[in-house]
Amino acid sequence: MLAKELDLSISTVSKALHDSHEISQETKDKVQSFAKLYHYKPNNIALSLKNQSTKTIGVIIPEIVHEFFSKVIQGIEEAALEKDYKVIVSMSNESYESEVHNIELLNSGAIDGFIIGLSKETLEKNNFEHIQECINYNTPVVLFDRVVDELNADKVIINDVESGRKVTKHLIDCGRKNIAIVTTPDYITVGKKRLEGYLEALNEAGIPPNENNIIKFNGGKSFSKTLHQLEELLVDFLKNNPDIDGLVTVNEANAVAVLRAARQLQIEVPKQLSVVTFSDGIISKSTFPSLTTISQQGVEMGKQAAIALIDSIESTCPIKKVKTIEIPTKLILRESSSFKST
Amino acid sequence: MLAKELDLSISTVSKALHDSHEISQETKDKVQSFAKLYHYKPNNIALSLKNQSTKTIGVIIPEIVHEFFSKVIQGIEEAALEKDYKVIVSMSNESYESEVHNIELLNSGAIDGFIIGLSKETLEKNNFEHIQECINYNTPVVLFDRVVDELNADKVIINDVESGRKVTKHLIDCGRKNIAIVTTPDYITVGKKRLEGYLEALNEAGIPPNENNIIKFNGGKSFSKTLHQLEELLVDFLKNNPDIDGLVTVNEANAVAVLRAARQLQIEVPKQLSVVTFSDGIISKSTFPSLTTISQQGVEMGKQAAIALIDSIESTCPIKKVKTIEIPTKLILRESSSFKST
DNA sequence: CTTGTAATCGAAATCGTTTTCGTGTTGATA
DNA sequence: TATCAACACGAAAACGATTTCGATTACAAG
Repeated sequence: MLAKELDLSISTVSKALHDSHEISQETKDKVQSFAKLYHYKPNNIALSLKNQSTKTIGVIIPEIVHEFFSKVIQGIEEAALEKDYKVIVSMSNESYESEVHNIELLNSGAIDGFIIGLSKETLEKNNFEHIQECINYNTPVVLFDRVVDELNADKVIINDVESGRKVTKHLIDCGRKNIAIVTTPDYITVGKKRLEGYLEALNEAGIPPNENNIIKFNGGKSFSKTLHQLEELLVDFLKNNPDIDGLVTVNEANAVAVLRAARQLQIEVPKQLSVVTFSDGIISKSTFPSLTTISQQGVEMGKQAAIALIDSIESTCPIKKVKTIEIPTKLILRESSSFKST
Repeated sequence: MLAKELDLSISTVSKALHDSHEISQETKDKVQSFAKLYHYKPNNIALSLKNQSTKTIGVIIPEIVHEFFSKVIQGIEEAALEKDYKVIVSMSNESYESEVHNIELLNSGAIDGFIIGLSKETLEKNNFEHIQECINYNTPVVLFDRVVDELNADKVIINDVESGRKVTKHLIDCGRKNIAIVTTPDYITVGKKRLEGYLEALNEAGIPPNENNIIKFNGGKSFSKTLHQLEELLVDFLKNNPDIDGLVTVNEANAVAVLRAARQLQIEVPKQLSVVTFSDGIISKSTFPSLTTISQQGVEMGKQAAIALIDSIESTCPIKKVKTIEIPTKLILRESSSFKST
């Protein structure tokens, strides 16, 4: 508060700016108009130091060039803005090491709490010490999407089991009997759970599950390459299993691979093969046929995560109970699924 | 540096942690091992206050759920991480007011400099006082993608005119004679410039431009709605102009609308109508036919912007010359364009 | 024995703000 | 006239770190 040294002390100026009753109206007016004139803005760093609170939340996501994650960030931003919080974003690039490094970088006064989407490698390694440490040292943490039960933190998820069930049941309702699924390896929680839902739906319909119809595929970093690999894999699969009439994919990219493979084999979608997927993103709307999908409500997820985190940050209560928030999903009907005409 | 009070003073501990020569090896070892044991991390806020530098860069983008912008952020993150900078992201939602508000929020000690992609509304209003003020008060600013010449800041852009020319020339080389363009209103700089390039290419090829073949369309916030509106508009246009054999679109979403409209009218792409677009994103790869496009190198753009900004931040020289960095683009050939067989 | 010089360490200023507590002035009241 | 309250303002601590400068000790050299 440098230049304010016209004739008043630092404390007087501070009080004047805060409309303190201790200061005469005359002085207040003088200081305030002067502040406006010189575009005075209090230094947030100094405030942070004084208040022991930065009013910023740190977000760690696996990647940002990914519609779902960017939607989550949007939700976080929206909720944060409303409570006058800033958002600092860091990407782990699906790497355990980056995740740890970024968390350490931020967790030294820069932020008041974390919202974290765990990286694939972290889940694979099954090592969550870095998260546990945050929790132990009283930095509030909210996990979203990819969560692990053993961590004592708030969690925001969609009900993946239920969604997997819902989307599979839709295919069954369409008269499909031989339904395959393209999912992820088990260490990706969401893939595993959606698979569970798929199995549940089959079970409820009295359709015996078939190991061969479960394809576990882990995409690489490059969209095109991943697409191509999976496409070839699926061409083989569909060629060897011509009776498949329904296919669940666990994300949009995989669904595109399915559409490509089907086109190669001149299999008509949705007539011969109905396809459903997850994530109501740009791809689902842009492909032909457009994709029947489960909307994951990324924005809503981000909002809820931010609200939960800010609650934790501002809560004075030392003992806190962790909660798990479930975001409802919606089945969005498009062109890639239809009733099977026999 | 609270708990360090075992027997030493604050200053001694600080020096010991920094391996000062003033401190005996014995003491240094003691302090350092103690620090490790207690997971001591210096408080970044205090450091920022002392050093008058936050090692954080503020990024203002119009929206985050947008592949190009998220790629730019990724590039910024990558370059920032390398120089130990943090990144704080803020979205303007294409709103002037949000842009101003977010800049003000951050520009009070929270960041050392800005990387800004201007909002549509700001460009429309043609009001850049808030940016000028940053520059005046010596907060370094780098503009990217959507820039304005009158601002005395570093700029990172792609050569939109040249790219527009390149992509149009490709259609001409494919033997297309009646080439239309779907672009934005003129206040969106990139759309305006790409249109210029389009006109240049036509001119070079001796093809007289046709006002009717220039469609200026401004999308709304909703992808689906925008898509639908433009699709209808294009159905009309293509029906009334059956001789159109080439079409340039200025972004991927518009290209999807073109593909849809063509399908409605049973116009074959690329045979009857070749389509080219901008942004080598997920959509270009996912549509059928996949889209010939100009790669905008978002990641590279972000990197260069971050490097330029950090240069400015760390430069001690009071007089700085602004520079404009041009990121080269590449034409990526896919299925939506082909030579016209007569 | 005095003085000089490393070698170690601590006190205090600094960054910009808020806040507690004190201080001085004014005017009214006893 | 002396006392007291109300009013207006300032001094200084605090937040957590670095850093300059000074202080102390011990030991060697003169």
